[in-house]
Amino acid sequence: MAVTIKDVAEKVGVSVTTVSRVLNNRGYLSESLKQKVNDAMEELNYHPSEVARSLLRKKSNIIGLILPDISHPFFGEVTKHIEAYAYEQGYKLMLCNSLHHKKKEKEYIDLLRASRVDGIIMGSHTMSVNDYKSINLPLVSLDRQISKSIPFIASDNYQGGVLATRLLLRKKCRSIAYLSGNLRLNLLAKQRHDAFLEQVRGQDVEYTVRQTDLNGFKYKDYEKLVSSLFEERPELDGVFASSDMLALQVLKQCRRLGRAVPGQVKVIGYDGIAALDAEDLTTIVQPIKKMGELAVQYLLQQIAGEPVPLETILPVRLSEKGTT
Amino acid sequence: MAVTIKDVAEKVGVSVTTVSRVLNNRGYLSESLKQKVNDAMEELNYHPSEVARSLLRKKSNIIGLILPDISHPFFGEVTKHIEAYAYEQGYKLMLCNSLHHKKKEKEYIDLLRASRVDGIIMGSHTMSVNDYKSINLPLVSLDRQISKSIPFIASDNYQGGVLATRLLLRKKCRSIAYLSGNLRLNLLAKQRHDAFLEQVRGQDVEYTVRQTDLNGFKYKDYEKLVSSLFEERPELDGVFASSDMLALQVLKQCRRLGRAVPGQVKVIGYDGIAALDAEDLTTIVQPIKKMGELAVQYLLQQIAGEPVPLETILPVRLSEKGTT
DNA sequence: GTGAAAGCGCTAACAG
DNA sequence: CTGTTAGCGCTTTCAC
Repeated sequence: MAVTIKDVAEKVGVSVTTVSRVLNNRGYLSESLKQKVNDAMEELNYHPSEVARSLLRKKSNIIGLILPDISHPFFGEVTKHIEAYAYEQGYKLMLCNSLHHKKKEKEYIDLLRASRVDGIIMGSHTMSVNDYKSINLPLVSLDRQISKSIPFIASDNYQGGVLATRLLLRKKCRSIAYLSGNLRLNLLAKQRHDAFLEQVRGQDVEYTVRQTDLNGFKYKDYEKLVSSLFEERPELDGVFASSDMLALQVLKQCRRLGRAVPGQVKVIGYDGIAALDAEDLTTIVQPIKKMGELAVQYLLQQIAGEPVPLETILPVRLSEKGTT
Repeated sequence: MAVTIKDVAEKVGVSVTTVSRVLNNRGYLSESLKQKVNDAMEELNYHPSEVARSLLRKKSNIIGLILPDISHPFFGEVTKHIEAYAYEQGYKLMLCNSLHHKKKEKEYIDLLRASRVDGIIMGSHTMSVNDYKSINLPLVSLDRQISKSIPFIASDNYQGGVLATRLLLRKKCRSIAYLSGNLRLNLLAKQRHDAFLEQVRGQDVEYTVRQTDLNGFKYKDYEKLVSSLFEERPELDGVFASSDMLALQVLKQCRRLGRAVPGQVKVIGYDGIAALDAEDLTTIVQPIKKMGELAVQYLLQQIAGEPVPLETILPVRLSEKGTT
């Protein structure tokens, strides 16, 4: 990238200001001059440096996205929509996987700040509330409420929990398990758990709750969790898995143990991941696209100094397919 | 980000040069001075601007990653490993989804160039060879050979095709279909197709080849493709799907049509996506982690001016599970 | 050991 | 309509 605005200016025999002007289409320049400058830029294969511009404008047009793990299909899908919307609005995306590691998340936040990103979407959070408040950059959190002052986007986890549990009850399940990621992660997803408990209590059913440990998305851990569940509760006839990925593990165990689905065991997942469309899995569908787009929109509004709602809760819906 | 190196310098009562020196740990400074400067930086919550540094050093420590679609689990998984390795090496990742759109891909390349990324990993390509050659930036392509002069990383697609086809033949399939994304996309994945044909020809079996249209990963399209296949070829007893996602659609149709798997129809996929571990799907496993890491490594080597191999082909392996 | 000055590539006053 | 100048935040000669 040796070629700078100065090279273009020299080639045409004008000042850099003039070149800058045609670049930004400011002020009045004769058509012929514009033409000459544009030709020179083309010829030299000149591309203005966003780095220099960022320095000057104090604005990078980059947003940071921090996730636990992009390879998890839910995050892959939401990221796709975040990217698409950000791109439309002229923003680039810097992708950061925290892997639920506090240290890595912290380092990434420092990196993003150093890179002068204009804002950050948090799809992961492992630090303390005050750490986030001191980031001092426009922020939106996805699926988690970090503090009252940081806007978040989520879907209606409570309602999702109600819908899923009621379906299993309606289908006459008598022994139901709720399976989830770690509840201490302090996600809004915990409300699914709360809803489950409220629906199930006082009903004439057995129930149990199982959660993974804190290490994030290890499919092998999921597997162990599920297999021990079936060992301890052989009479199980309903499972509410708080993610589609977990639900797949349940289906796998059922195949392995020869439990018919939905005949002997009914299974409902959560998320409504598009890539799992072929699965025939009953699930609670989150409006993933909308969530991603709103996250970007509210972030850009903050960047523009406009107010944004602090709490955004979008509706979910039940998609009943072959596993119930 | 109002606080700059100048603020720190003023607070301590030294020149910006001195602050810069402790920042970069250059030259000899007294311990007490270092201490004072560090304290001041902490107190002011100062974070040096990577933007200013990039401008000066002509190096951003950012690499661009262009993919068709991050929500496709294969790309999600490879991206996870690319990110992890890049992070270790001190590089950040700018994520770009082309959605197989030529225009978007071109715009993204210009954006990346303007952002002065140090190199680009191409996991998508829709433009002409010369367009890529003129990018004039360190480049590595993933799973595609753009030109002889651009290094690529791939797994052994031909061998994968052989392994998959032979397995179906060994299992006594008499009517076999090969299913793939669009073969005109000019991917190395086409070699799976070539291998299929070579293995199947001259054998006493029927075979057919089906491909999706160019529009990328539309799961609904996959579904149509598969359902029309079974309509036209009711006697089908073996399917080699060139991605795990396609294989899932095949399994879905089999469930729908009441075809037993593997009893009546045997199905083998391709990719070995970790997120689909629960699927019990026989598949050809690509070394996704290694592919991602090598892509980054070879890119960084180019950035450092070191030579890299132009062709890297990694071995695949057969993972036989319940669908064959 | 430390500072002054120049410059990375660009834009924005301010003149003319 | 176009050019001169200053400066964004930082590093790096080159002096002292």
